[in-house]
Amino acid sequence: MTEFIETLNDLEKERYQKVLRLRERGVNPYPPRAKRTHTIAEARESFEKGEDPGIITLVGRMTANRWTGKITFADIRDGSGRIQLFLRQNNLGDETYKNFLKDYDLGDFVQATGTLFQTKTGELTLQVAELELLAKAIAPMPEKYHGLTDKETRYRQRYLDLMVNEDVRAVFRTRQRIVTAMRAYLDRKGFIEVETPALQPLYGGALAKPFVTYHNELERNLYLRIADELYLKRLLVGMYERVYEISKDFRNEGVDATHLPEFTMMECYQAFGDLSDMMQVVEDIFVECAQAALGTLQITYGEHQVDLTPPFARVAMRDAILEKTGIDIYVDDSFEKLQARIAERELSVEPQLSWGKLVEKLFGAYVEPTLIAPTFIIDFPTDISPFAKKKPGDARVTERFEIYVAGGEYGNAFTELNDPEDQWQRFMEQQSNRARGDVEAQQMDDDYVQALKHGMPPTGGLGMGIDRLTMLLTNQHSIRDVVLYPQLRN
RNA sequence: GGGCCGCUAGCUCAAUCGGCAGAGCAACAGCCUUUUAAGCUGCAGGUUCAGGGUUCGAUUCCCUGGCGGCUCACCA
Repeated sequence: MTEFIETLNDLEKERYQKVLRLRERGVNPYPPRAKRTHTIAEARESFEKGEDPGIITLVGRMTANRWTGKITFADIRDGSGRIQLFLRQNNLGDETYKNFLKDYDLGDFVQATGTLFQTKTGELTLQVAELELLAKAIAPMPEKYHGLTDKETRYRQRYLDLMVNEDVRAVFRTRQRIVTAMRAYLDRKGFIEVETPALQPLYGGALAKPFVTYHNELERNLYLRIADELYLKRLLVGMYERVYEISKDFRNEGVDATHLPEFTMMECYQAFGDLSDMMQVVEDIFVECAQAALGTLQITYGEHQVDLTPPFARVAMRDAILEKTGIDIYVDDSFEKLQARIAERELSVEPQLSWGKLVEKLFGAYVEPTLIAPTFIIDFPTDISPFAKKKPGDARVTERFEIYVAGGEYGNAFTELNDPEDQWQRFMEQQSNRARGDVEAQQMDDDYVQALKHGMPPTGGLGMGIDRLTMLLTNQHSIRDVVLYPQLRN
């Protein structure tokens, strides 16, 4: 039988001896409760207002220690901030003070009771009359000056990253403010938050490869959702007018600075709305979230200064591509013609399966990186937009937009396709794409077509990537830095 | 998936044209009653990612693998 102590490294063993010593003295190194009277921020605020809060009890993790013989200055931090403790042998008593020096370490959670004062350098400090251990740290904290910088350790042991890197904690607090602001906006606009299946018998609503799992009792494969879209739109058939969901979606694809296998998406649908209503929602959400996160619409993302003040520009995909490449996709409006034109110009576009996919590639390579100011790109090819209504008078493209900022995409919206026959035909086309090797093609969803046969009102729908939006508003350039526990290899 | 770079003490980093692996912080033993990355004295701490190869000798050079980062391609 392995003893716990055998699992510890030398530094941890050293500290574990302190746990044993504390217990011998009758001190519980892990007492069940704290008796905090103020957070550190509350104590500071109270003092700064000129009130003397008197005898208070603060708690926190000890993160620095400066001892000078019979006095010690120690820093503690709680979730609200940092404060300095002043510990003096005369005040605490010889025994307590010596035990403090001997058995307390950086990283320990402590509880200190005393009164606030300012040192001669003016720093607000708690003069400690009573000190108790709240939780003994056996493992040492990362180095106090450089902190923790190794990315692998930061992601694998996020608690250490959060413990010592306050800016990282700030990013995740901002992320939550963004989500809260988005939710508050949608709630205010009458959207009802709903929950739809993460395990789906058919996957759909986006073009992506799924994760497959198996249900033993049902004896069938299930897919982790790649999107919520088709379930949410069924709710509009069921007479809800405005619904939304903020959820994890799962896509079995590459991992890089902007992609993880699970990510967070907001999707909302508005009956009797259309593409222009969704543009309004996007503009509002950018404003509300930027204000919540930063308090301003003037943001910095890497080298870019971006003004998020609406209205955002609207540019047809055809015009954007024409401007950047000289190719008019409405002239070269078939797969063969466009492919020939791309070859003739020696543009670097990977082989594709359709006109729409070629258009998308051209756009991604030559236009997307140039879209710095917020821009709605409209009129997407129909064959890459199987759930969007065709543009009246031009079946080649759909009533769809994507919103681009700082060279990246942040949302995707349609006037939703509600004609069951057209939707059925789109599914059939996707089936033939699948037969030609398009592994991301949609599966036929008979029940969804059945739902449309019962009538879905004209609808505007929108999806926005929460991780991407958080990256933009926190000036982070890797999705791993806005996701608490990003997937890594084992 | 391709290319490039990296992996050394708990943390942050050195070093070696291939020759005893060493600093700071943290720890440990001390000194020090107003410190701010406190200071000072002393002491300890290593499977140099793993395995193989070349060599008298490999942390260093080579190969394979693992993990991470960046980047290109694809997807949000």
